[in-house]
Amino acid sequence: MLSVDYIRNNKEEVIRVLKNKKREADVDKILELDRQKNESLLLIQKLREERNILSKKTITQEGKERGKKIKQELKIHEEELKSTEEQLSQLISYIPNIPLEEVPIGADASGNIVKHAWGNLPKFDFAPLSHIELGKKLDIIDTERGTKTSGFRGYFLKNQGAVLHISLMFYAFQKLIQKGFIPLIAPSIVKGFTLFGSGQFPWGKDEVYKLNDDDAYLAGTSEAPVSAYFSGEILSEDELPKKFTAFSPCFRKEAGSYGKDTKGLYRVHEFWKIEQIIIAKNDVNQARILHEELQKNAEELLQDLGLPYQVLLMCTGDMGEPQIKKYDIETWMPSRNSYGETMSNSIMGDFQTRRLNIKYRKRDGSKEYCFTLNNTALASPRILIALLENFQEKDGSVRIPKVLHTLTGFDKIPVAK
RNA sequence: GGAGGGGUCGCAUAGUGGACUAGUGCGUUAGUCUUGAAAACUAAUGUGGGCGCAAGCCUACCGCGAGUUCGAAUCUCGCCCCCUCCGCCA
Repeated sequence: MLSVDYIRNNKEEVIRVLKNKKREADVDKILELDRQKNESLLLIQKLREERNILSKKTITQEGKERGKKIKQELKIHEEELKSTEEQLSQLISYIPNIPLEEVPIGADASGNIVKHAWGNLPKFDFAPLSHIELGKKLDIIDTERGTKTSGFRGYFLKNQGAVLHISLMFYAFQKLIQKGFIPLIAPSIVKGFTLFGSGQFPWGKDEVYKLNDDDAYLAGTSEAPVSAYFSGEILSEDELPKKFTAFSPCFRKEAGSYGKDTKGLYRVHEFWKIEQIIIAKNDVNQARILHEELQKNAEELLQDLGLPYQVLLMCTGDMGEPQIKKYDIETWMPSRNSYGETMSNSIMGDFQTRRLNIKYRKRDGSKEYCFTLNNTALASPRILIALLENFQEKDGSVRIPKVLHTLTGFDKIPVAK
């Protein structure tokens, strides 16, 4: 969410960003509504002032008459104001955030820039199997019974697959805790304001499961509840940045991708994720540094696991509305013969905190909206694709990365009998 | 789910239709006193919005939303949350 002041003073820039991010909004209408809003507000304040003065005096018959008149007028103007404000905030909520200067301008994924890559791609002297085939052969993934019981894109993780999944989550969790992140088990059933606040709404409504209760949704990421953790609060500068690592199940409808990735564990409705979330002060340069820190954490995890990956700097056309800078990490997935997205690392600026009303008191006593950043640490089962496929042996067994051995209790998954 | 109690400016409390422009205590900040500290004293100390060069002025907010009234923290209705007990339950 941008402030009206910002939009007024940077109209040309806002229009340019709308174009670069491929969004539409009527900027002139916003400024006109804002003008109307102020006009009504002024009128209302004058009327209220008169009413307040009146009600402090001994009341006379004329006073009562005037009071009634004021009441009627106020009602009209207050309704007017309410409607103007609703229209205004509706329109503003669609204005995306302003990317940083280093973000490349581009229309779509082709405009993203590969920053660097790590690890050697595996060379197989046999025909490698996909994670789907491996999952069957090792009896660790059961998609048939998954779809039978859960529906399209359903799955069971089984045997060492189930253990591996939990071990990976816990490995990432522990690693971030050791780096000073505050561990959170976050709710997945969330109120609508958290989804609006994090910038999921109003755009991605089709992507979210709504429960039958009036105001309850299944979050697609713990970013929603954790970003809203401090909503309506004023923090102090000294306690920032606050770094959280949150674990939660994630639910996504994957609407509009019915034909895509229909097999296997790449695109599922239900998965689990360890997320990194930072609430920081309103400082772009500090945010850049924290962004790199989040990036390093995610890359370290992949390096610990020995999985080859590449890092992309996302262009304007391929980033979300709230983001001002974003890196994606893509991990090598042999069956796709390409890298597949496994982590996404973003600076949100004050976009979310304006919607969620999260401020901090500066040392000089003034108040300012916080900045937020977030990055995946590890999401499973998608990461299992890379793990199983990259570490498969000729006989179909799979090596387990060393860092996980104490958690899993095994160092390889043998072919099932 | 049922019964009862509660929600007031960081915390604790007062306030049951007009000076509430929300009192008091604690906390916090600044000052006075002190070699320093403590104590004491004095003052300041919520959030959003508008007007103004500024000092400042105005306005809204007492869990949330409607309503009654010339006037609502206070009365009415609906909702939310918390506490206690009962029921159910991992």
